[in-house]
Amino acid sequence: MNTPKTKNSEIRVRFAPSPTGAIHVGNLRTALFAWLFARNQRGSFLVRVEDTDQKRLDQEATKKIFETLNWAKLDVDEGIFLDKNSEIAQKGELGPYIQSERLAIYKKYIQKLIDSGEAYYCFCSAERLKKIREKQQAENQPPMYDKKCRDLKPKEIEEKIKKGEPYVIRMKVPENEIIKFTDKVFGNIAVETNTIDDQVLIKTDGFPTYHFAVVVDDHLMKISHIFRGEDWLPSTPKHILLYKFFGWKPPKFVHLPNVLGENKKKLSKRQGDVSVKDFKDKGYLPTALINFLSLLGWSPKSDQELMTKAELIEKFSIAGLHKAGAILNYQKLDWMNSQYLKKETDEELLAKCQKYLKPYFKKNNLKENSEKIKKIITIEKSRIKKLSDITVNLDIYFKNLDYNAELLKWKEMTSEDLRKALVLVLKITAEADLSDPEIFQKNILAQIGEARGKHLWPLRVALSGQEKSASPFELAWVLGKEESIKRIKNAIEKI
RNA sequence: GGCCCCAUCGUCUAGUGGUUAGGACACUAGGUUUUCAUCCUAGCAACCGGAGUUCGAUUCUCCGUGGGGUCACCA
Repeated sequence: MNTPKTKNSEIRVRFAPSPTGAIHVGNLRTALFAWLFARNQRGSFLVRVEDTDQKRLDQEATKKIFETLNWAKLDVDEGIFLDKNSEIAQKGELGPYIQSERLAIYKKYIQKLIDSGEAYYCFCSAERLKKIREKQQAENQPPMYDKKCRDLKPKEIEEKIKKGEPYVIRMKVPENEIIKFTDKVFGNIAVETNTIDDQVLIKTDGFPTYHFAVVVDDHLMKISHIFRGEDWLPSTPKHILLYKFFGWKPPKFVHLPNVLGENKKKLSKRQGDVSVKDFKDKGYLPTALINFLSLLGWSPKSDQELMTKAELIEKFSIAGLHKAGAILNYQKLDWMNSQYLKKETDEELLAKCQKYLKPYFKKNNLKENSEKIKKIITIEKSRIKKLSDITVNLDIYFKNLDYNAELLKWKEMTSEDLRKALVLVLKITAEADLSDPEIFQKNILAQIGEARGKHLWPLRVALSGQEKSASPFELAWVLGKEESIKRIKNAIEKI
């Protein structure tokens, strides 16, 4: 599909989260693909809040969802969004965009189905349903409603309602038919209606179930493509049936392969930190996470893997989507994040690292050390995988060193060799210009000649106290002359 | 268990009725380097199995196997 030059009002996709908690990376990827498609096609990206489950409702969830969406910079054209004061707001002509505010609409449409005989009142108690379900399962039968209330007489129904008996409304699934539909990713799918349950459409509390609300809303909101997880594939025939009942044209279905954990199962909270916030808190950049997620179940069909948001928009197409579930590869995420980290300027990184640095500097003064920290960022940049890693090596720059004197020796050096080497590098350091690591390096190399390891290893250990660290030139640049000299003198004393 | 879906290196993936089956992460080795990281080079590593169609199947069809999803008054 080519990208239209102008706004395309035919293409309308939605992200429809349920406000029951923080969204995980699988949800974000679903939103991302819908968003990329909308942007690629110059269509609209809407957000609708599906809060029909009053029991699981989390008052804070909607805001949390938008914090994630905003962090990932997936902007909303229509529906729910967070306004300038970070309050939940709505925009668009086809609202309301919160399902709990659309009850009157569902009521109107369910009545049509009741009138046409395609939906019916069911007075069966939860206990009875549970019982038959258990029996069916014990007999290895697929658990299904036994259709007891399917043919209740209008009079009976009237009486029961009058008596105040609680009821639900179910869809009357026709018998012996085959429901066919085409999914943009999975292709043609056919299911026998006899295997489809008489799905509850309206619950006892008057709220619609997902299946009913999603069909009514997607139609009324003129959604052209439904992007959702593969796990919705089995219930799509029910939705097709509802579209048929109403005489509506179904949208295009784009079911996305699941994002899997390392156990090859659908990603869930039980598999560790999978909420987007966890990744954010660890210091993954949104640009990196988005790029990484885009490659899970989608390919630009080229060798390019590092892509900006603009490139993703340009290259995205449904044809690049594929069917098999994708296991999250955390190592590759780390690699990709480090690629993005390297592109940041030192100033940007310094700003982004603040929240990780703050706890470390509680007692000292973060501002006071900002110049030094900026230098640390410069030299640690190639060593960190994520922002939070910046604090791992901080001690060697700010605390007194504690190491074994043996560590100072390069290969088979004797103590006397070591002392001579340290005395020489002390003299060089004391006389040198440390304000530029490269100059210092040239300077020192010129004076030690071929005996590099013999001098540079002890110097580096003297300055870092570590077996592994940045180069002595960089360390000296960060530490400054006074501290560098002090550390070399300490090393000499240790011998 | 019923129904539905899926199947290329360990992982993410590209690909074609005839290819040395390509790339990336990870891993290994080498180079650069005082060490680590970065960077560069090289290497390792895959078409689930069986039939059929075909001159030829990784590719198409069927069966099997394996994996996953789903079967709520949750979404």
